[in-house]
Amino acid sequence: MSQLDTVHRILDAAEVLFAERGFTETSLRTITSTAGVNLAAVNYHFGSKKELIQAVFERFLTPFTEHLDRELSRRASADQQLKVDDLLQSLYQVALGGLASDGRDPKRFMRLLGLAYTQSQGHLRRFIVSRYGASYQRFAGLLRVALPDIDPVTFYWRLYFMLGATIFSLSSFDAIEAILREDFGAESSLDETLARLAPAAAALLTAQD
Amino acid sequence: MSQLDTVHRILDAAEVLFAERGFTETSLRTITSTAGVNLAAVNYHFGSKKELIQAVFERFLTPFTEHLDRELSRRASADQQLKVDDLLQSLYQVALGGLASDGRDPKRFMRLLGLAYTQSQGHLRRFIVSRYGASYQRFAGLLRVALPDIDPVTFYWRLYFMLGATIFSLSSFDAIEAILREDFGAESSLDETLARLAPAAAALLTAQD
DNA sequence: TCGGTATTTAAACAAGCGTTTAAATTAATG
DNA sequence: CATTAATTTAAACGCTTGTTTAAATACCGA
Repeated sequence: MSQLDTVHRILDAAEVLFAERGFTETSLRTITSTAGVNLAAVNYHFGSKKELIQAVFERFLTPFTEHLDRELSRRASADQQLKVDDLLQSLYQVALGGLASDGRDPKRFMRLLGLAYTQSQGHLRRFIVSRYGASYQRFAGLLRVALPDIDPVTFYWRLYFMLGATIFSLSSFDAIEAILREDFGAESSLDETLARLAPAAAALLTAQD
Repeated sequence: MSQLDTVHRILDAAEVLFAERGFTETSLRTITSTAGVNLAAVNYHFGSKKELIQAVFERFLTPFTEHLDRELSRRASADQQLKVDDLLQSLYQVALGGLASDGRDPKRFMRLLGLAYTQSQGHLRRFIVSRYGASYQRFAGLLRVALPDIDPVTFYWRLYFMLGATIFSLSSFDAIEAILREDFGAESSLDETLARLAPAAAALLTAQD
């Protein structure tokens, strides 16, 4: 088993287990035994549990933000000015397609994104802001341009409302889907849900108050 | 120090610390030393840490759902049929006023509510559903009646979108508020934010897709 | 094939966790 | 006031945690 294998296997196991149980509730022993590697491998290859958590996020946030940046540039060169719907479509399309193309579960990333927000983990928030803050600022800036009539404070609160609706519902996708399937017998796929979320989020952002 | 004092002090300390750090990250030793009581007091009075967590939620969810039930009944007897805006106003008004009247911080309850959703804690979810599920069902049912034209699956997804926007943004209220204060110099109070959230949530629920 | 580096391994470490125990103290009851 | 019950206390329990150590093994360029 080469080094790359070990690092890879640890990241794969950690990603799944963190998404399922959270960071504190997942021990290094669970991760390493799931990955089939020695306990000390995490500290050897990553340094600490904190750095492993950051590495898990780096592995999916870097492709995600790169995809998003490309998609935004592509749309920006096509259209004169990006509208709210364009921006939301870019965001959700990249969340769905850009990540799924790696062959990994996009729902899991939503769940991790939710955890990053809610399980305070100061180091993780700092890591994400310093590494991916620029992409976020770009998206927020474009959205601001598309909504010039709203006063700035209201705009930013609505941005957080929108992020809340997105992250919260998608990070609990499996649980919510199970409830609806039981009550209505109708299965909801992730892209159907995003197709429902997009117009609702647009309405939230553009509401008249 | 009487028994009531001890129980009270433990609940007060646990409530604050849980809201700040989450359940797993808060030890009984931190709670009891903050409360100024002996370590064994938690197990003596509550049985276990899990039951303490449930007791913390019971102490604010019981008054909350009672207030909400009363408020819904009051509005229902006044108006013929409750509209979306009425229902959202009831919800947010009770969240703000009904809890604040106890002299305790409503933001903290939002934070705990967010934790209840995100920090899986199976026992807590079961506890809340079994104890307060009826109130939730009543509110959801009234909202459903107020939005008869939306297909049921879309309606329920939008309900979760709305809950996500609410819980997520309010449970991070202090953090978001600090960012906006730094960027715009404008302070946001909780009731101002709820006044912003209400129309945005209504637009989300009533959107045409 | 040899020598040095990189990696894996099993074991141990100290620290923190929730919980239990039994004795000491306080409160309540007859 | 004496006795019983309720509560508080300090100490210890067994267990899990993240991390470190030093020896064993694998790998790789010369």
